[in-house]
Amino acid sequence: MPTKKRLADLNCSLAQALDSVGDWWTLLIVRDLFLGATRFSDIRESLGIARNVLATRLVQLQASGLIERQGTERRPHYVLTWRGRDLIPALVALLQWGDKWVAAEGAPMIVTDEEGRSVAPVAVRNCDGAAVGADSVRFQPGPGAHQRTRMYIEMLARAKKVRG
Amino acid sequence: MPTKKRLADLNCSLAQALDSVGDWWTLLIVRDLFLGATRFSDIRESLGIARNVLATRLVQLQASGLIERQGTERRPHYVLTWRGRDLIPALVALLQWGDKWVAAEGAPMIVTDEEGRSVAPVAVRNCDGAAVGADSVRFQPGPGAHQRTRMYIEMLARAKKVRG
DNA sequence: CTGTATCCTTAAAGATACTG
DNA sequence: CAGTATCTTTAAGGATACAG
Repeated sequence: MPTKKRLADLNCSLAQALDSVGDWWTLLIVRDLFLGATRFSDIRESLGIARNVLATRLVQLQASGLIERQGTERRPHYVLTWRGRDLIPALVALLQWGDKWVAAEGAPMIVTDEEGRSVAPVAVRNCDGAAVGADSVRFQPGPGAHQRTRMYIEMLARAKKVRG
Repeated sequence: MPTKKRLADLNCSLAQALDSVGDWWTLLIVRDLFLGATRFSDIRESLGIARNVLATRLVQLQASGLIERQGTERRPHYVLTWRGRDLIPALVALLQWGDKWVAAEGAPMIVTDEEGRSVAPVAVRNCDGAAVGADSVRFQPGPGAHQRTRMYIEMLARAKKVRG
């Protein structure tokens, strides 16, 4: 593709996040690090990813500040930074979505707390802790909204209101 | 790339979800549909995506059951199915991550409930509603885990415990 | 307006062999 | 073990022109 589109230009934090995370492989690597993998070879065998591809991704992940390379030069291990660990809500939400809508033979993995109790489905909640359903979610221009973004959001919200 | 790797083979619902969703563009299209966009041209101009690319994505989204095509043949609009709307927790989680870790000039968009009140940060919670921090999250083999998956998860969990 | 149909270009995945 | 260095292949984005 002739110069891949830079999602980062989109004035949208979702696009920023997607651009920063990189691609699907990256999230799966993050998953492995959450599982406790730290070695190049563990991740490689787990995902069946090519050596050079994994090496590239690990460098990108470091550059994005999602992981740190520790240990010796000859035998490094990789650990998530706080920035990387903070992806856990998104990661679990996607995993649960897959469980719910795609997984055929039951969930391959179950997410629990330290005591081994299953976690609840990740949900959007208001400040009182009440769930905000998909149909109740709204978007408004924030302080970082460009004029164009602001117009677009407001235009769509108006049209939506008219439709009911 | 010679026959792109099928993430769906990974026996992981995260991989399944990522495979089903498709790619970054797809999530941004879903975002637009959440904002209230329904027209081909609206999405196209909003994202700056090429016509043929958008057309392809919309077909894939229909095939995955995330959207439905409604209206007339000549002037269709696209709406999210429940399956698609159910991506909202993941989408908001990623958006919030972008706000927190990447957005430079403040949040471009704010997520609210129907009354316009900001939603809380999306978090993993246990059955009691208490937040489960990133360091407290654990993974266990589920009913759909292949033998290989089970071994891998348990091996890593053991190693993690030893490390402390 | 909502796409199809081409063509072009290139980023990037995979395989493989090799290195410290 | 943990990569690097090549090489080949091909999926796929962008542009543009055209169609219903």
